[in-house]
Amino acid sequence: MSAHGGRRGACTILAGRPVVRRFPAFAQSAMNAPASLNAAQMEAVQHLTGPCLVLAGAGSGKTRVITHKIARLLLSGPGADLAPSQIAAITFTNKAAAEMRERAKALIGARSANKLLICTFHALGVKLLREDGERLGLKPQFSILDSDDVLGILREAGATSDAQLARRWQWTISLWKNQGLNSAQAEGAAQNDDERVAARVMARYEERLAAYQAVDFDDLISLPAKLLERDLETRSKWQNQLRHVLVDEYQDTNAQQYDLLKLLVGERAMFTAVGDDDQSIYGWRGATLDNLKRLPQDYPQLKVIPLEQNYRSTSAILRAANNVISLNPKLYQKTLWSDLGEGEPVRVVDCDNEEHEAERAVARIQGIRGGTTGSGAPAEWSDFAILYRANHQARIFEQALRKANIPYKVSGGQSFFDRAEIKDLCAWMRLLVNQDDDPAFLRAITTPKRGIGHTTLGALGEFASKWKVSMFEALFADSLSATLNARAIGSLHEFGRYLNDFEHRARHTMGAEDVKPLLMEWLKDIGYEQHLYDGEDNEKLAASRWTNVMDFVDWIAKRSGGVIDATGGMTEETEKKSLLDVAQTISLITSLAERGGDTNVVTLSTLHAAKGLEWPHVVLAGVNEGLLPFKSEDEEMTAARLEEERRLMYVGITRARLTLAVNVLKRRKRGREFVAGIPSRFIGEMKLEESTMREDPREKLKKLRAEFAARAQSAPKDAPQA
DNA sequence: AGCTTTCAACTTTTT
DNA sequence: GTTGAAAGCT
Repeated sequence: MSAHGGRRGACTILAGRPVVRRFPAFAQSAMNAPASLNAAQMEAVQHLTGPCLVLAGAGSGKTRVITHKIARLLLSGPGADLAPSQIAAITFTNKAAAEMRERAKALIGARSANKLLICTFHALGVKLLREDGERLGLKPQFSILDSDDVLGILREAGATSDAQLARRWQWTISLWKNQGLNSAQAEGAAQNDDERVAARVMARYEERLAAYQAVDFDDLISLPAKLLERDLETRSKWQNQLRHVLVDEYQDTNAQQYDLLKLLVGERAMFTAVGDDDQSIYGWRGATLDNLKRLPQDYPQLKVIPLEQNYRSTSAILRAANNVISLNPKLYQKTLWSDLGEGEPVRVVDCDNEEHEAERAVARIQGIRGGTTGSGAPAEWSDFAILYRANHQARIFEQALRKANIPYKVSGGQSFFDRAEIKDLCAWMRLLVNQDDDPAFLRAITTPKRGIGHTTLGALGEFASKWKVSMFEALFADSLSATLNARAIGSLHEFGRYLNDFEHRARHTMGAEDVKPLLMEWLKDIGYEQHLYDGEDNEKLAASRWTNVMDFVDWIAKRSGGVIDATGGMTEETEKKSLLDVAQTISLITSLAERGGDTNVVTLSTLHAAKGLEWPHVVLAGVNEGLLPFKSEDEEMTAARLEEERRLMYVGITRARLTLAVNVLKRRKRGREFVAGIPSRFIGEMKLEESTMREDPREKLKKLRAEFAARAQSAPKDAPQA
């Protein structure tokens, strides 16, 4: 969903503004489309008696369909008449889930919306495993490992210091798990020696996870699927609980998610899958379009409904998008159209090199922004996005924007939860929940340093694995004194006692106002602030780390509930949770989305991260052969790969509402020398008319400004949109 | 030999 | 801007 919808809506309400007329799309984006649904949307919402696949083209109002369908399911009728708790809406990101709930609130009220099960696939998996995972031998407080933990375990399991190699294992193992293979099956399927090694590492990895009572992200999908498949009782329980399941971004599901879904909906098959095969861009991480293909085969009664009206982009932009994507083989036929007018032609911008490209992009942004001032509402910085294939392309744009004093944000940078200091604290939180979580134990006991070194820990680890207990359990074992000196044992016991005490307090401290002091006390006890300043020469950096820590504390406190001062001064009483309760959910949440302040800035984003978003003005950067479509040295360009790259281009084009610039580099910097840049084949595939492509931009802008000014003056006030 | 410095390269990403 | 590798220095 767009970050602009709300403000644009306000803009429409403040009617009579020339900007509404000048850019018809402003009046009617997918976000604030008319109150009624169009025929196809209505059909999708009203189809309640069986499985439904909604092929939601870009900007066709898919979130509207999902939320309206939820509302419909709450009303009476066959297939409907459900309680909110019987409806599940599954997304891929926490952000999407949060937005979905907000939209649902607006439609059915907060009381009902809060009872809906709106969550990510992984959060659903956690819920299922916490409730019923014991049937798989998993204790309810199992730990969830993040990818760093996994990497660490793999390095150890494979006895390597080669991080690159471990990362390749991690990658391979994850793909195997996504396909539902265990280590034994993987070993059988292995194609070469590398894969055979990976499979053997995987076997040891599996053992460790079991010993740690820990699961990785892939397990959060595959274990629930396994459980539901094997255990009739659990399966019935969940199938009865969830009477209708809606899935967002269905094209991004992997094989395991398909199985999980199938088991969740059961024979009744009451589900609504919403997706777009043309926007499938995550094949490289296991998503498979087979899931779209299989749906009508597995569910012959499946109702397929394409949403083809686009409420986002002008016809010129949509035509370019359609032309590109039409070259891909089609799973389902659909052609997007819009009635938002022809709009400004898609512009191809030739650039000498990367620097020049950045300059031109900045100039373009300033030009468009300046061009609308005066007569109407000026374009905001947040109306612009620069999209690119690879993260490293952002840097040069950052420089140029900084130089021009234009505020910006880079989306998809390092996440708050990836920062070392936050991971340190998360390790403690995880250890509170599950003391057998050895990776968390190791991190917590060594951060900050407390005189327990690798010798002591090595001995402890050896002891633990010998007796098949966790390191924490080994802490207090009597026979430990055989291998360790009294001083080391004293330190270990001190740590163990502190953790036990902290756990006890965490269990009984509830609500934001009590949890925060507890956390502050804890940080003081372990000397964390001092640790940050000790470990960092740069004082400013240490200070910023400490600020992150404080953000983290506030964030946890807020989640522990009690009286919350919500936005707008309204106070809201929520259920109080103990620190331990909050700690249980931490691993799953990775973005601190609540940190605001970053409004009205230009967005820099990868094409992948831009999916689902929209901006009035979009610049696609570096649309060259080799970059988009991306070509790697050692992998050949298969048809499937090219098709996914083409979909990426399609996603990029369809982010734009009003204007779209496609940049081509004439020369690319490769190391120190320049190499010739070849325009991407996708440029030609857009089939833009020659005349509109290469017109002198300054002439064009002049013409446009004149046109806008004339229209702005002649437009009658408050006239409804044609 | 082990350390530092310089130089170049750099898919896409969520949970 | 960061990381990894290779060259150069002590």
